[in-house]
Amino acid sequence: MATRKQPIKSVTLADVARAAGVAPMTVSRFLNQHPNISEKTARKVSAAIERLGYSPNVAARMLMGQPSNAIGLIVPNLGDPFFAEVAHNIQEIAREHGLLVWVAASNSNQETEFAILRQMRQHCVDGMLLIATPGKLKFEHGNGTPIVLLDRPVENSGCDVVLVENRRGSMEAVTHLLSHGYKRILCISSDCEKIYTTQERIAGYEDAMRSHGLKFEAILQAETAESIRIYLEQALAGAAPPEAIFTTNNVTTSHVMEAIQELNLSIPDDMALIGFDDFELASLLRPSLTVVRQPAADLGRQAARLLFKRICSDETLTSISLLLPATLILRASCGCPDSRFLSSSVQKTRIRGIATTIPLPALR
Amino acid sequence: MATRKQPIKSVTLADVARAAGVAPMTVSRFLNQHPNISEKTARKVSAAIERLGYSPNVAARMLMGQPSNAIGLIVPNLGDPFFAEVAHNIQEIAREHGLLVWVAASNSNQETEFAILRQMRQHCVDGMLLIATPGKLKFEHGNGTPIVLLDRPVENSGCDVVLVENRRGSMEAVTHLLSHGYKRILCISSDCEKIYTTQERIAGYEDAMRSHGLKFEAILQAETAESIRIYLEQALAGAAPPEAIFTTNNVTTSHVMEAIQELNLSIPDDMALIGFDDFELASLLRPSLTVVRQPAADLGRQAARLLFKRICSDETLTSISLLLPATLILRASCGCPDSRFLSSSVQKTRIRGIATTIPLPALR
DNA sequence: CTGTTAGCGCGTTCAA
DNA sequence: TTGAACGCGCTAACAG
Repeated sequence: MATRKQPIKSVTLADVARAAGVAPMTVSRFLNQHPNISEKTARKVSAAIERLGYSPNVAARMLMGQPSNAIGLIVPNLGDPFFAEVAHNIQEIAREHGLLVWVAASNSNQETEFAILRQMRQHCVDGMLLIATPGKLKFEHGNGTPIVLLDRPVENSGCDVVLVENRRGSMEAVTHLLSHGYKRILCISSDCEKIYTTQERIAGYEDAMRSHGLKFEAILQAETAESIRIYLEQALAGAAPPEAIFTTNNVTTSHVMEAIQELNLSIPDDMALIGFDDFELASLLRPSLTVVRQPAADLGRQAARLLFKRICSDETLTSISLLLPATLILRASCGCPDSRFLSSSVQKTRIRGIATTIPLPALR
Repeated sequence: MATRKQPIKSVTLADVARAAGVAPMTVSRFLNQHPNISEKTARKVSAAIERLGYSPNVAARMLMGQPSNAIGLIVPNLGDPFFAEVAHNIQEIAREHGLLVWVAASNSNQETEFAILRQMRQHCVDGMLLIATPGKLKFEHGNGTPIVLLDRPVENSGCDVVLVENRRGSMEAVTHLLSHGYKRILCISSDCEKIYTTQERIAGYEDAMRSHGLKFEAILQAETAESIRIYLEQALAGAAPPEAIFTTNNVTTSHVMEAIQELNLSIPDDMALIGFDDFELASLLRPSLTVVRQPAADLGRQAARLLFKRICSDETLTSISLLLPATLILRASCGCPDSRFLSSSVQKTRIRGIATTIPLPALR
């Protein structure tokens, strides 16, 4: 509110020029690494900058339409460990390039998302990274500022996008359960079914089941451990009780575990389980939890890199899509022996190739 | 690098003025809610703004020394769930006030921290929130920009600070172990012992032990599960084998659990355990984990609020310190029956009062 | 290789 | 109650 500011009047480019006995423009050229400066003046300017502790005023540069050396990042929820990991890595890469990052959470609310997008543009970001809230987007939202999407694509956005192989990861997980001999495998989900990643994970589950000629069933809105328990109790009393469960996100995974524990069932003997998304303590649970792990760090890094490339390059490249592999981490909940005694095979599973570029609209 | 920008030439205040048939100054006054504007012109201006979709240029405002409506946040590591939670809440509060947040990670490196601090100042933040890296700070780093510290104080910084009652939380945890009859209680830590929170947690452990006339011993640099296992193996073979363990952070907690499992000991029968810092799956572990929970959300919110107050108010208040209570969450690893059968007592434990303001240099 | 002029979008200071 | 000139700190476009 109050308009206090410039408490310590900072030294300006003009001050430096005066101190160095040159014109402001010369100092500016020095700062921007122009080719044509004599050694001698360069040294004088450099010394003056040093001596006065000068640092350029970002606002003035931005006003001239120069890059702000800042990018924006919008995630649904920064408290989510997965998004936090992504954010951390983006911020790391940005720092390495001398950029600062605005971070905001949309709380999965599209209005909020748009508002933040707008606000960030007003703040002259050089580019934006977005984990988009589901919903059709009118993408004048970039309005000239490059946007790179992560984790979730947006139809017709024309933006670069970096995704995880959700579908294939899920298919592998379910196929693994099938290889253990389980046939009645349930998929349980709780995320909003509009979210791309959830859809893909369910699709991967269905792919695996279908390709084995099995019936499949996905429970979509299992929001609480309680509701899951009730469902399972009934299902287990039925004619075709499920033998294994695949969950599409880690909140659901923990709810399922809780439900199973309350039913006094044992994992994996009474019910095998694989979850999508790793968590910190998955290996300390008993049984340890088999999961599909997402390359969170890589997701952030690649997206940031793509954005930087887009910022630097002169506009019109055709948009690029990157698909990052997910990894099946075999532990005990799927029926495998505890991973500690299996490290070599786990290692093999872990390495499944590196990021591959796939064409989307038309590969360049 | 490339100097593309202003792709779509945005509408300026002058455009609005022209459209409304008034002078630029009038529009400016309207935007800044000056008292003396006639209803009629106000409406004209407002309409023009609407019609042109005008939004003020932040760079120009900043150049005039007006607030940027942005604050900075520096945490050691954004990937850490605790810091991520704090960051999320700060960002939330900021948004509610129309502010944007720069987020950066210092990686516990003081040079990096200073560099970020400087860069943020260049970007004209209105204030900064800092989870400081240990080390003496020369606090011209704020340089007129208000700084509020979170989670860790800095000596002689003169900054406002919001802390968690680490010492008291730890003391309660250890006292709880004592109440179960354990006498030989070990404290295991791995964080850099220079970190304030770690010191306080160890001090709390020592307080509890000392006040019961018991010997205490803190293992400081237990970086791996392996080293902990080796240590425990020896200790258990000794004359006074430990009966319980208190760990000062959740990485160590999980290492200790792993070590105990590898020694085929049972928690809590062979070894009770309480950890500092809650984690997501603590209640799903078997046994479920008793922990001291920190008010991460509140920590962020209070710090942000304090910063806003500081930004708005005219400088010199004496610095304020806030101490937030930590909460002992009783589950099974301490020897209590599983918390699911104890919810009422847990509830009682959970509520321990709200934030209290304590004097530091001189209460206002 | 270096200096001069002008103006980015806005707000302060004066005058009308 | 409104407007005109000037300047915030910096740089692009021209001179020199």
